[in-house]
Amino acid sequence: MESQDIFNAIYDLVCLIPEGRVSTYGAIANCIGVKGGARVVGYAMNASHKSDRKVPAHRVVNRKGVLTGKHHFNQPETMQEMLEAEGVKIIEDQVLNFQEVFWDPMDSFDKYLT
DNA sequence: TCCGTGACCAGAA
DNA sequence: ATTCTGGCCACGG
Repeated sequence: MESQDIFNAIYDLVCLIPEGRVSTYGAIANCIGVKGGARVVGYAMNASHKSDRKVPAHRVVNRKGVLTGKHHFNQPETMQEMLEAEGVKIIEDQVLNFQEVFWDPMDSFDKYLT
């Protein structure tokens, strides 16, 4: 039961990722509090297709900016297609300007702090 | 209950 | 620079 909350928390945070932006497992895990549990975030993404909620897992990539989980989609090309459709350029499963398209959940909080 | 696996990350050789 | 190993947590059999 508690573990399900983790998935829910991850889905909620991932769902907050704006279009044209991508996030990393580590950032999400760090924001939620699952330190070192970046793998758990990825596992949650794997189960995201099971969740009724639409989770933009295609906007979640690893810290290298590589679409590691593209192979887990219904179609491996879906992830890249979706990201490109939102303005994210990808080459060889590598996100271009990853540092610029990278969106950190805590970054949003900083804006409110100002 | 125990073992193996995994859409990861960081450090070391 | 690249390659490998160890560690983290959750789930399935």
